[in-house]
Amino acid sequence: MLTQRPRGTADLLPGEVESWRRLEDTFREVCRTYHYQEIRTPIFEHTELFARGVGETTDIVEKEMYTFEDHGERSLTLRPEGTAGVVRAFVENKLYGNPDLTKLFYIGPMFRYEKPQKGRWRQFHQYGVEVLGSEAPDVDAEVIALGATFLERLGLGRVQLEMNSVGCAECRPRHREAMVAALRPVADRLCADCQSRLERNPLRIFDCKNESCQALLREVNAPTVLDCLCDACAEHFDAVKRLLQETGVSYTVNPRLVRGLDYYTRTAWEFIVPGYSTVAGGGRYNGLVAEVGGPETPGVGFAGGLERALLVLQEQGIHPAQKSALAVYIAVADDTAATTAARLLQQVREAGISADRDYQNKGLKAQFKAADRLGARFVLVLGENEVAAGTVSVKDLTTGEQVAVAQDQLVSYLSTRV
RNA sequence: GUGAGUAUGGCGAAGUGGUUAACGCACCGGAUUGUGGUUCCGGCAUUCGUGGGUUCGAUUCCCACUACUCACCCCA
Repeated sequence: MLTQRPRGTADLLPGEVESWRRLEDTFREVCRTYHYQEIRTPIFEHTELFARGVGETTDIVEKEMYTFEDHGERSLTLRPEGTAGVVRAFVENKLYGNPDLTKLFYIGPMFRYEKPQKGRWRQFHQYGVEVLGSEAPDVDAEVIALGATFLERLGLGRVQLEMNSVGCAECRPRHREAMVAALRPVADRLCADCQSRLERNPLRIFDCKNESCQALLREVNAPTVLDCLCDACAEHFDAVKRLLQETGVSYTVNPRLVRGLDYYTRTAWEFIVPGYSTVAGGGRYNGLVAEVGGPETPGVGFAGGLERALLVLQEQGIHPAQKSALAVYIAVADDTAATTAARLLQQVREAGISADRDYQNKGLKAQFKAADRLGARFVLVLGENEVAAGTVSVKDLTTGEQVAVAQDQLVSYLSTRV
C-alpha cells in the first residue's frame, strides 16, 4: 500500500509529461485565438453545488462523487466536472456584471469514483470552455468550432462530430412522456437494462446495443427528441447547423445522442474517434446559472479528456514530444580538476546552455557512456593536462572530433555551436 | 456496482510438486595507460503479488485478500 498509488490515479513520468504539456499548450493557444480567458477554480467545492448543478439523479451524483467532511463538518466534494465550479465562480464574483460575454477556459484534474479501465480514471483531467451570457446559436457554433480546431491541431485525425438537440424545459418532458407512453405497454420485452432506463432516462434506450431493444423501438415507432422539439428549439438547432456548415465544420445529426448531465438544454454534441470513444463533449445549459442561485443566464460549453486525447494519439503512433536533450556533459578525468569542472559547469549553465556532470565517481569511460545515454552533444574533458594548460577538451559526440579550447573561451565557443 | 482474465529481477518473458528459477533488454565491471555509440568476456531474483491451507516438500495445487487489465453500467 505504502508504495502503491491509489486506484485509478497515475504518475506522469518524465517523457510523458512532455506530451501533456504539448497538449495543454496547444489548447491554450487555440483558446487565445478564440479570445477565451483562463480561469482556475478550486478542486473541491461544497457538495451541494454538484448535487444541484449536475443533477441529483445522474450517475455522477448518485454514485461517483468523492465526498468528505472537513473539520468544520462541511460536506465537500472533489469536483467531478468543470462546469459547475466555473458557473459558481461566475455567480460569486458577479462576472455577469461585465457588459461583454464571459468566455472562459480551464484545464485541470477531475475526480470520479469509478472502476478504472482503459481511458477511464478516478483522477482524470479535462480541458474545457464555457461561454456565459448569450443564447445565440452563433455561440454554440463558435464553441464547437473551437473544439474541432483544437482536436484537429492536436493531430487526432479522424474525429467525428455528432450533434443533437435535447430540447428545453418545455419540450423535453413532452418527449419523455411520449417515449414512456410508447414503450410502457411492451416494457417486459425490453432487456433488464432498458427496463430501468425506461424509468430513469428513456432516451438511453436508443443507445442499447441489444438488437431486440432496437427492433422494439422501431416496432412502436418511438419518437426521438428531435421529433418533439418546440418551435424555438427547432429553430435554434437549425441555426447552429447552418452556422457550422458555413464555417466548414462537418457533423452528423444523431437524434439518439444523450449526455450524462442534467443541466443540458438544446444543443448537445460529442467529438468521437470512430472505433474508440468520445474524446470530448458539450452542450448548452440555459438553466444552470439560475439553478445555482445566479441571475437567469444562458451558457454553453464543452470539455474533453486529456487522457483520452493522449491515448488516441498514442494508439496512432504519434509521440508528440520527447525528453529534452542535453547540450553539454562535463567529464572529470582527474580529482585535481574537480573545482575547475564545477566552475565551468556553472559558467556554461549561466550562459543558458544545459549542462550536467557525474556525481557518482565514475570512471572516464563510464562518464562518456552516460553522456551518450543522455544524448549530450558535447563532452568537456577536464584532467591534469587541461588544468595545467588552462584549457578544456571539447569533444563533439556527433562527429567524434575533439579540440582544446581555452577555458576563458569556453562559453563563447559553445554558444555558437549549441 | 456486475462479469472475466492476469500477478516471476528495473522492463519484457520462459518454467517445474523436490538439490543451483531459462532467455532477451537495461544496468554494472573488464578487453594494458584519460574517451561514448558496434563487438567480445564476466556479473546481476536465498526468490516467483500478500496471507493462509494441502503436502515429507510449492513459485508451481486449493482458498482468501490486494492490485492490475478488459468488458458492462456510465462517462472524459
